[in-house]
Amino acid sequence: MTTNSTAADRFEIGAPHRDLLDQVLDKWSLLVLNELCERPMRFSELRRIIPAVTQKSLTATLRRLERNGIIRRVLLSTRPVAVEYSITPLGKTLRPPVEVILDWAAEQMPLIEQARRRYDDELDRPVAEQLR
Amino acid sequence: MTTNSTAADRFEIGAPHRDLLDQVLDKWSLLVLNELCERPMRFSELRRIIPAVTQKSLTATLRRLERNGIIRRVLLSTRPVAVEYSITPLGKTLRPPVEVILDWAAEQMPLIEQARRRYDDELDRPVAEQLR
DNA sequence: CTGCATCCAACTAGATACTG
DNA sequence: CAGTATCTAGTTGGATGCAG
Repeated sequence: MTTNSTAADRFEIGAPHRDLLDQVLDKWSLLVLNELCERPMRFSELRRIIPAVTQKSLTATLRRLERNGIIRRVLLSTRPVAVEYSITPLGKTLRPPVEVILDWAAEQMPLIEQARRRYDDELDRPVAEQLR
Repeated sequence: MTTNSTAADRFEIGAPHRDLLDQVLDKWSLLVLNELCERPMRFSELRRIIPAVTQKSLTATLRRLERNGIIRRVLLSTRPVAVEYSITPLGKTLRPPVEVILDWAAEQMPLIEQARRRYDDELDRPVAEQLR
């Protein structure tokens, strides 16, 4: 029998969360979320506002967020077709946690960059200690 | 001049954050972080506790976290070599935000799964509305 | 024990062309 | 306008063998 509970347990527990976070906190989702929290938007509006995203990736992102109940997709019967995306109540609950993380990132960024520079500098002189 | 500030601004601002989150909230980092917040650990301990990670990925994760100042790597001069990883003060500040996100995930998971089922079910009968 | 180097399979994402 | 379909280049991650 497996007696260790520290190990696999956490991984089993973490897996669905991991999966969810991957779907909801990925590269473009935060930006889309951000915009749709302001107001509902059309597909082409989102493209204009997030120029770096390709149409393919934006479609994928919107589909994924829609599937997870974070955003809503409404097809407007006009000519030509128009589609409006908007945030759902569930999606709104995601905002505060995301803000917390972003605040952390903003706050610690200086320390992070300092740590990066230090690390990278050390790699530049890997034999330094042998010289003295 | 560019009069719209809603657009590119956020993306410019968001990019470094995005980058940071990718490095720190990725697949294995949360698990490693979780363990090292308990106590310092050796490389092989981490492997044992997180069986699903390969040696390559674990090494990459540890390097990345070390570079960002989240964890510390101490080489113990024993025979054979031993390496101890531990959390840094900066790393500890990452815990609370991560907890917030995980709590959100845990809390909303039922709604998320419900949304997923609904979405998937609708795709199973794409012509349903045409039948009545 | 800890980790680097290499090869390779799988997935990702961009570019492009086409449709209701 | 809002996508789908396809092809392809680049990236990720596992498996394996070797080394300090």
